[in-house]
Amino acid sequence: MLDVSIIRSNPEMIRTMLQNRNKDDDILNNFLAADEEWRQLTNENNGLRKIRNEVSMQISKMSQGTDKDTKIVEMRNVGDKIKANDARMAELDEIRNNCVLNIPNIPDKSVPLGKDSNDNVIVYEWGEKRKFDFKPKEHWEIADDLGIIDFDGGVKVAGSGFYCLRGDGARLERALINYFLDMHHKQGYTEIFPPVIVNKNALIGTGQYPNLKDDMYHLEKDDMYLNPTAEVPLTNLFQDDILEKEQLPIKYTAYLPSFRREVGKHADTRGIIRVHEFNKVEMVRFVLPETSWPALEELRNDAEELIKGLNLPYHVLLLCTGDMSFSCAKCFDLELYAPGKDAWLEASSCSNFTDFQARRARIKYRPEPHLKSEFIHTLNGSGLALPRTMVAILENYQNKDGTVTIPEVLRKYMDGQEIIGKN
RNA sequence: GUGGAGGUGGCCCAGCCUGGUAAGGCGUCAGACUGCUAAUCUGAUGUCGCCUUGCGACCCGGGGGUUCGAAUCCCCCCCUCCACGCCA
Repeated sequence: MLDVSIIRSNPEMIRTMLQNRNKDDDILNNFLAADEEWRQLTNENNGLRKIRNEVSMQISKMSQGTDKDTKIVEMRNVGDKIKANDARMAELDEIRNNCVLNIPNIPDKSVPLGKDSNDNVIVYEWGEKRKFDFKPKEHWEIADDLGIIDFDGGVKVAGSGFYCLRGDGARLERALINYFLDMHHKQGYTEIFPPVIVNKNALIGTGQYPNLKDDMYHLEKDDMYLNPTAEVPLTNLFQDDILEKEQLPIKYTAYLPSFRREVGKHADTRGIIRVHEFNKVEMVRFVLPETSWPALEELRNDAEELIKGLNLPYHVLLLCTGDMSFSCAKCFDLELYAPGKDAWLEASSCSNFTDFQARRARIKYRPEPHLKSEFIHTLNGSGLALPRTMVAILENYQNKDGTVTIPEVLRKYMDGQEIIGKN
């Protein structure tokens, strides 16, 4: 959420921003109109309330009589007028809120202008694509041959878009989760195990609600949602809090299953690249506003360290204005190379949200003990998404005989095992 | 799920029965005083709007209602704690 006073005083800047993000500016016009009327009514009601307060005070001191009765009738009318204005203001307020909640964050100046993913910029590349002396298979074929992913089982118990890990596949998943969390622990993150079900308020706080509401699983009876990313529960842990300056920066990490309905996106992906339920380890940072840009570089580095440890080729994209998600001021995507599919897979997204989420979730700090509290900055990065990391491992580490070599850093989590054979 | 107790500025807590400008304490900051610190005294310490050195309105978990006037009375909902029940 943007600061309302910035929208008021700088509407043209917001208009340009919306254009850069391929968004319509109706939302801005609606806001400005509703806000203008709201402020008028606010002033009118302030005046009326002042009168009512004063006269009510007089009434309390008057003795019974016609004067008193006249005043009471007068004030009854004033009260009705206030109530009518309030009703209109409630409507306007809802319009305003809806608009403000749907206006995306302002991209940082360093974000390239662009329309879509074609305009993203590769800012870093690491590792070499392996040269195969056989035709590398795609992950689903490898996994199926080895019996480490049971696609049919997932469909039986849940439905299309769900899968089941089996034997060494399940163990590899668990090894990856442990590896990621252990690395983050070394990087100074506090490990959290939050709830998997979150409420609407939390989703508003991080910006998934309302604009992604149709992509989430909604538990109607309780009006709760299945977690779409651990960013939601982690960031909202400090909802409504005023933090001490000395507490910052706070670095949290969590492993949590994540759920996406992925409506209409399903057609062309076979395997586990796009699924409804996947595991993910997430990092979230709560920082002083002046330190959020260096913190983004650190965060990105923390995620990259994991990939380097696994020795997987990857590159880093700086997303352009048109491709960046709603809450970000700046975002890097980390993409792993998958030789079987010959494609780059997004395994992590590292973003600085500046004060956008903090304002929505009301997370503040006090710059100095006697000064007014201000919004902190929040950042978040995946470290990493499990299925796509699994795909990259299977495809990069596959052997001619159909087995898969286990990356060295994971072996200690798998009793020293080096190879995944037929399960 | 049942019964009880609660939710009041950053924190604690009074006021509610009996409607009439939200009291007090702690913490923090500033000023005063004092060799320094401490103590003490004074002031500041929530949100919004506007004609922005200031003025005004709002704020007692959330939403409605009654009333000239609601923290206070009525209705609905949420959350926390305690006890009992059920349960992996």
